[in-house]
Amino acid sequence: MARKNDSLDYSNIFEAVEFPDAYKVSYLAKAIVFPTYEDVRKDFGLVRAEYHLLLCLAHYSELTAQDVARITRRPRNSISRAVHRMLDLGFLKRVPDPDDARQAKLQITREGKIMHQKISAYLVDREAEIFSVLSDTERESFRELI
Amino acid sequence: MARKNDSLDYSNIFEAVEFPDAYKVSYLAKAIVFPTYEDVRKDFGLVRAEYHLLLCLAHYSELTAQDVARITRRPRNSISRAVHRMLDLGFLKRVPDPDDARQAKLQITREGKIMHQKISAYLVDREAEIFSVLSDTERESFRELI
DNA sequence: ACAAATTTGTTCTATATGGAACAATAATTA
DNA sequence: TAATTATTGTTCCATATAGAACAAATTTGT
Repeated sequence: MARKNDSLDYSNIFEAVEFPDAYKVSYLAKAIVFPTYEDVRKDFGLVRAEYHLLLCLAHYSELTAQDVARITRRPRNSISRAVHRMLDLGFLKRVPDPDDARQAKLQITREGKIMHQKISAYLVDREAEIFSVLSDTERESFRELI
Repeated sequence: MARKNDSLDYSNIFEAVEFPDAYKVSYLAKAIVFPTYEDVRKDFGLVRAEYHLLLCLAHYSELTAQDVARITRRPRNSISRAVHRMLDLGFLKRVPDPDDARQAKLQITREGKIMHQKISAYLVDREAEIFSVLSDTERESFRELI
């Protein structure tokens, strides 16, 4: 006997749901963003907060943990954990702030940069793949919208 | 002394990042989707898998746990847990499938429908708020794109 | 100058979540 | 028909993550 559910169509919920636009954003997020973090974790061994840290410090030469928490909108304790792990891994260095003993400035190391470039290359490919379903003009309007 | 970071501009990372489109999708997800689940959890006491269950069964009259897992792309054990909790809460009922003793058909109850409507109303408002920054034509092209 | 409030980074704790393994049942293949 | 394979729902376990509370340092207000 064939599988009973082969022909079950799950897609009509996209239209039937009461908040279709938000639902689609949510669906996109689930289909794109989550698996991406998952892959970064599996392939590069960094969890979300750790990768965020790397990304932030690859683009800002010097940040405090609090800065990163604000940029990424994540709680400070998550960032704190991530900082320690990234220090252990040698991807970050931390220098105490002489003007404020509470905080420390974080910087990315050479190793951190290399790791960042690896992950970036992977994500660039992934982005290209995902957006390849859009034409150039579609992609253009997507950019404008967002 | 004023706060040192008052004027720190975090937004240039949007342009500087190597995969700007994917990053923006990710940012949107973080800014919209996550807080939404968070609010549903706080205000209505349902975690993500539980709300997914409600949403699915509000739109399909009868589904197995496996169906829901497929629709929502979540692992079966998460759905399983959610089913039990929703049964306890009286939002779901479960009837064994006479044709297949492994599975059971799930249906939403009256109480479940009421809860679903409450949450839906909230999410509809939220959607309206979020998308109010777009003009009608912008919103139209957003719909087509997605 | 001094008390009160705020900020930073941390630890402790609770919980949401996913992966692996499992028993029961059903489907497939030999 | 018998043996193998697949599917469903579940439990167990590991882990990522958020919230609360905390100490140390700094800023604010009187």
